[in-house]
Amino acid sequence: MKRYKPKPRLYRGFRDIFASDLLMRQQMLDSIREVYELYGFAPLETPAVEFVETLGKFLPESQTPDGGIFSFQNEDDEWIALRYDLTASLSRVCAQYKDIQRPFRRCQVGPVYRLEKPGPDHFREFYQFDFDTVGTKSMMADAEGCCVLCDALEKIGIERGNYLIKVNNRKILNGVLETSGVGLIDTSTDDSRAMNVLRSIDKYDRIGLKGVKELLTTGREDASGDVMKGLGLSENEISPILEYLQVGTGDRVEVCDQLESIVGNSEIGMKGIEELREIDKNLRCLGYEEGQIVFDPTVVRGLGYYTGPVFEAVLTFEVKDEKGRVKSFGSIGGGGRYDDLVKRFTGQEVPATGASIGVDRLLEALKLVGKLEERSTSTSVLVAAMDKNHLFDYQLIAKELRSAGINTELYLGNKGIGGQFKYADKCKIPLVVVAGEDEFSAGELQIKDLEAGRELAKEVLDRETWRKDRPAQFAVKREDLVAKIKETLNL
RNA sequence: GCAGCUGUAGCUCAGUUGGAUAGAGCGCCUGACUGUGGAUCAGGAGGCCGAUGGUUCAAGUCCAUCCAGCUGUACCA
Repeated sequence: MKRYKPKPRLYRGFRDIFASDLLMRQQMLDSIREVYELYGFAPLETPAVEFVETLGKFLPESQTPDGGIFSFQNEDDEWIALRYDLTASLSRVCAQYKDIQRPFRRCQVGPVYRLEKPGPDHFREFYQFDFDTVGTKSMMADAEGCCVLCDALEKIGIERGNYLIKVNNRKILNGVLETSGVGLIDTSTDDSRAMNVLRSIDKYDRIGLKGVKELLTTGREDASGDVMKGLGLSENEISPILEYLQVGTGDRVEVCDQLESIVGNSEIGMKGIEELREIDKNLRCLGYEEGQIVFDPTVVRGLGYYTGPVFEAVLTFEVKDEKGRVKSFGSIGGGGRYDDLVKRFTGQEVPATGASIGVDRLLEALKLVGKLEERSTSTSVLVAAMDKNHLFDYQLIAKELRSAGINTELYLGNKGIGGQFKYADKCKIPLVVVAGEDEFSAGELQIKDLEAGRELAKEVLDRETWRKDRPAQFAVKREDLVAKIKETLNL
């Protein structure tokens, strides 16, 4: 009789994550959380599923959700979706629980979902680690956001100089748009001229000044032959934009001065520059240098909800991947000020600012840099089950080690002692405790240090010698077991 | 989404102008070695050649469509 057998397979853009990656991720998350909590951000957890209206992702003029999110209808025909970031849920929480004390400072880690084209380091389910302050207009909160990002990156082992926080202000971008005559940002429509100009500015680091100019005017054809039609701006309109792009990322005060000469006539632009100056004062007071945090007028970030300062964390070093190709990591996090997010629910203006670290991308980077201890298990000791007559003794040995806080596995398979060593070797368990009749009657146990043995095995020995010498193995008195194991593990 | 490239064993890949039972290395399993990882040696398992249709006496090989992956580009709240 034939039965239907499902093929084991993964849905596009999703993945299984095994112990070695998870153990590294955990190390990283612990470090980040430690920094967030140092600044007084309290943890929060919300569901992965929200109403689409909560996420604000209905398409304009239509009853259907944005195509970029995973959505479905419940039994009452309401649209439900997987969250695409943690900020929308935060604003819902702030609108829903009215007695929350403000400023509300929370951090949150969890998976988010986006229905986009997946790639090598680009999945449809990935982790973000956010921190936000809701209910403060103070630029100190925005400056603090940058500091938190710096501290967190350094805490996980990225040295100063290998990362950079790039800061800009949406108000200044608005100022340029106003000065050029393109008009202010209107977030209600996706296809306005202002939006498209911002998209072009965002590409500056990739396509350069010439490329941006082409996009703003006549259009551009890239190396693959793809054609993008231009926005058809006039010379007068593009000239302040091009001047703006060339300000660069020098001294923070100088950047502000230069920006002032370009957008000085725009009220909103001036406001943005004032905000940056205030952030700079804060950063200087705290000792955060230009090498860590710069003002970069070309930073745009997502188009959606930012209203003031925006920042982006990038890794500045390059690394070769397994195939020897140069890999550079772009943005590994970022954030900014969003003063209108809670307003959607309550009508009240609630100023807020915060940022987020892209956990998976950062993890990939750290793996290639070798900043994390790579382990395929957290188990330290395997108690070998050699003699069926002593199974309960093995249990008690394992229990004793566990009571001492040592991660211990009792071998539960059906292989002989040789197979058990092989198992420990493959699983990267560093120590094996072995005992048989001889040891029990002598009141002893054998400890084998597999990692030390691996080193010894590099000199080629014949089988007989290898077995007879029992490399990296020694006997201990039964009562010294825990102490000796701890010593060997450097605990 | 659009364009180009790729899809053969768990992994990395061979496979002639279309030609008979589809190969290698690594890994895996078994044994030499019933109380010791590695090295060595001997043996073994493992494949609807991404899927479906077509051309042909004959398809891993050619054509079409689909699926998946890679590269670029667009979008990325």
